Amino acid sequence: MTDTAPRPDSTIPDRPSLEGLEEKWDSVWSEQDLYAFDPETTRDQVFSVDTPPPTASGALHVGHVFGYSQADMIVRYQRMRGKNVFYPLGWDDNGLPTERRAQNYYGVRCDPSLPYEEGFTPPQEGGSNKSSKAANQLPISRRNFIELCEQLTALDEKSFEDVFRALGLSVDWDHSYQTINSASRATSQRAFLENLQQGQAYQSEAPTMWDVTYRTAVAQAEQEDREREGAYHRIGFTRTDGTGEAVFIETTRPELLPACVALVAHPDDERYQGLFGSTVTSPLFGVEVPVMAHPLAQPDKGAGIAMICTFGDSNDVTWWRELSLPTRSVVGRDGRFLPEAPWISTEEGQARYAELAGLTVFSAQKRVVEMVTESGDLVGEPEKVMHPVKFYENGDKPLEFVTSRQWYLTNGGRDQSEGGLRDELIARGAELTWHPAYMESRYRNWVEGLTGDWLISRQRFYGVPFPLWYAVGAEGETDHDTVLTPPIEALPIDPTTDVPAGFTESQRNQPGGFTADPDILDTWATSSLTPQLAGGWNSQADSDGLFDKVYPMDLRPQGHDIIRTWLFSTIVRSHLQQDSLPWKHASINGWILDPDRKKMSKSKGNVVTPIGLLQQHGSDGVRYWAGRARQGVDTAFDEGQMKIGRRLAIKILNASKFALGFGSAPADPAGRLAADPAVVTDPLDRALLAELAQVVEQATAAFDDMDYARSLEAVEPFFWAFCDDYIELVKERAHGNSPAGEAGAASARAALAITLEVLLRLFAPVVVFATEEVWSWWRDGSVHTQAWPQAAPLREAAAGQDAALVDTVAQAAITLRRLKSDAKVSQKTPILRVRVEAPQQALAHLEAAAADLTALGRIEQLELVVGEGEEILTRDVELGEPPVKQPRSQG
RNA sequence: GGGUCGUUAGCUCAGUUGGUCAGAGCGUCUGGUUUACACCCAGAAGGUCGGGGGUUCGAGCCCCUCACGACCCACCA
Repeated sequence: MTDTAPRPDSTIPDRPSLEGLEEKWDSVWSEQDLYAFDPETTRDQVFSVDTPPPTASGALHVGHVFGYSQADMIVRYQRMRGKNVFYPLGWDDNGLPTERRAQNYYGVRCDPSLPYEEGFTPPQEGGSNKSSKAANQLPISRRNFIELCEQLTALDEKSFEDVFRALGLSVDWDHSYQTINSASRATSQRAFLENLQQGQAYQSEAPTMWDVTYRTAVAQAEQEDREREGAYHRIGFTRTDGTGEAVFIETTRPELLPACVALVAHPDDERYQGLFGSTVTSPLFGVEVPVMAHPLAQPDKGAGIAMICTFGDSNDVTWWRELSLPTRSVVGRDGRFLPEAPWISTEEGQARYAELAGLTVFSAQKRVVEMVTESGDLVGEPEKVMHPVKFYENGDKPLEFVTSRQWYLTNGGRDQSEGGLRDELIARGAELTWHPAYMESRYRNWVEGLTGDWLISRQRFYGVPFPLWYAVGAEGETDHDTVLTPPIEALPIDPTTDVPAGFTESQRNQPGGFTADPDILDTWATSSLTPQLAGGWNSQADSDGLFDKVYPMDLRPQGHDIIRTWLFSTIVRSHLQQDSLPWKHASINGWILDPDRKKMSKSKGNVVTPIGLLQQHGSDGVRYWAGRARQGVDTAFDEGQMKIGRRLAIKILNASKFALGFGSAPADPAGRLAADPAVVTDPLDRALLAELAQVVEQATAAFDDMDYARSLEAVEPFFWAFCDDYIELVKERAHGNSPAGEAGAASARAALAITLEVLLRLFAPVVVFATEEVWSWWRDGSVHTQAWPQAAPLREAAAGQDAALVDTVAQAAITLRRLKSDAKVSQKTPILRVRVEAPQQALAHLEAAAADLTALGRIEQLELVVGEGEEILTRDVELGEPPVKQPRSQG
């Protein structure tokens, strides 16, 4: 980060252009390590960013470009404020998305039972992102599979980096990390082991939501509702009190009849008072089940009495637990009906169940409905209904409840006591500064709605393994209560190949030996540690104490869709591990919406590739679009805004070229135009600086609140007015063609130089390439490491001049231009005579700039008088002959 | 059912403690060869600020209510 490093030779081109600026400056910045973090530092000098590690699973989309650009603006501002910026960017390359992409790309699938194959070549490369049929995928060993995942993510990460560089992100690429690499695995495993030691991680055998396609448990945060068609089936159970009366229930899941363990109604429900405590038998299967009372049953729902099955939904789980009911599972981990249902005691019932065994849930439902129709237990026609069904967010079959042994991490979901973990985490959310502030409610909402702890084990292959083994008993049974852990120094480990202390490989899976935990950690269980991963928490000793210099971080930028996952889980981990918030600020960016206000669909998002956008509109143009959108607000995908941004960047080039072309007096020792406030004497020039001082204050206040959009909103109109009015007004004077002579020219040129220099810095966080290009024409170093401008020196240079003078004179200029526009003549047309009427105070301003106004309007006789109204008016206008049209000479 | 955000010119959006706040850009229209810029310049037209109440001397701005949209959560017999 040196300002004296050599820069490419830059002269002002005849026709400035944006073409090629991205490559040119990316390579210069990269060579000079312009964005490198300086390790010789203390925490108070640092601004550290916990950048989202993009999922390396294919392609970036416009949403990435949007969010990362916005964060980069905040970061660049902080850098210009003199902060030592720590801005790493990692890759999230572990987990299901990567697995799926590798399967499709290489045409393989993981089969852990197969042996490793040395020098394996996959059957294909570059397969489409569409799901291919499992039948067409070659089964390979877990290790071969992981190798392919690593190969593929390396490719993706390279292409992602190219996009981010082209976008002009001021990331320190020397500090990138991968969530799957060895250091990250060690960090993730260490954090888990420490959680285990603290009693924050525990295992439990319980019914959990299960994806039958991926055959893994999924956490609450990964579930979503989808509307699906279902139907209420009214089915009769038979009372066992000898009356033979039927009790009717309504269910959308008739296939779970064999799994019924009880009926339940509300304790106050008059209709069922006589039934509580009695039993009924289920249709088809003849299983006797009790009728019980529980306040969770809703009298107005369905028949008011529900069948409890283990397990149809979360209510079933609650009832099962609270009413101490038996477990009768019929759905297996593959989503098919289990072969046996031993609790069915009748021969007829067993015969019926035999028909269901092996069927998918879908087929079983069809068959059961046929059965109850035949038997007459189904009353009337099933009533169709659209209802929400729980899905894994990446899955396409409904989740089922399956009982399994899983690992959990405390997250407040089960500790709702006053001042308990949940309260502590809610307090953490309140402690965090949210941008925008209202996003905190999404966090609180989520934490308050948690129904259990965080399920962190996944029955998958590509990820961070649980660093655990279990003892194997004398009978060869796994003793889950005897957990064997490695020492911290040994991490990372893979329990399927590493051996616990005191054992040898030959004892693996043998009686009296050990067995590996086969599961991997939830992706979020590793990515929730990004501040620790990026900051080198686990390798403090050999990283110069980096962690203490960057943690807690200053900023977490991210989308609002992952507040419940990434943001929350990161707070959980930091709270448990470091007893602190992971960052001071969270900047939440919105979604990109289609022009029709729908969430940008995947297909469209892929058609519009980020790199194509950057090429078409220029990175500055695309950044501008992101920079105009406020934090947290969903934004229309609008190429119009990118075009405007591109236009702005081009304007910056052209206006700068012009402003620097009037001559180099006053000059600096190198002979370049100097931004010397001492020679700014003209009232108009001083007023310009006074106005600029206000703009600087507004932009600074906005950026201090991390509000890049508000800053841009202050700077941009000033810049356009500067171009359209101020430059036009002082053109002649700056050329030296004015009664004000050399002093007037020097004043204008210095004011132009000062303003330009300040404007370049104000625009630099957003329009990164064009500002750097202009800066290189006449200044040393990079604009991106200059100090953010201050208002005070500008105000001093303005010497008390009223900023309003600029607007007044601009108003007069517009009035004069309108004369010619209305007359439909060229702006070059001379005004032979005009009387301008203005209010008293405005008149003083106009008089001060009379010479500039005269030059602008080509006025031969200008009369300034006090008018009656508030407006500036022109009277007694006499226009001259328009200039003779001549073909434009091509220079 | 609960929560959050939004509804301002044809389009995309500003409008921060209620008092030039009815704005910007795009688009449209009318003009202009103005040696920084045709990836340009100048000018114009366009809105009873979602509906209805209320508070106030005064309300896009505060309160209530309704409608619509988006998202999150809950329910999902």
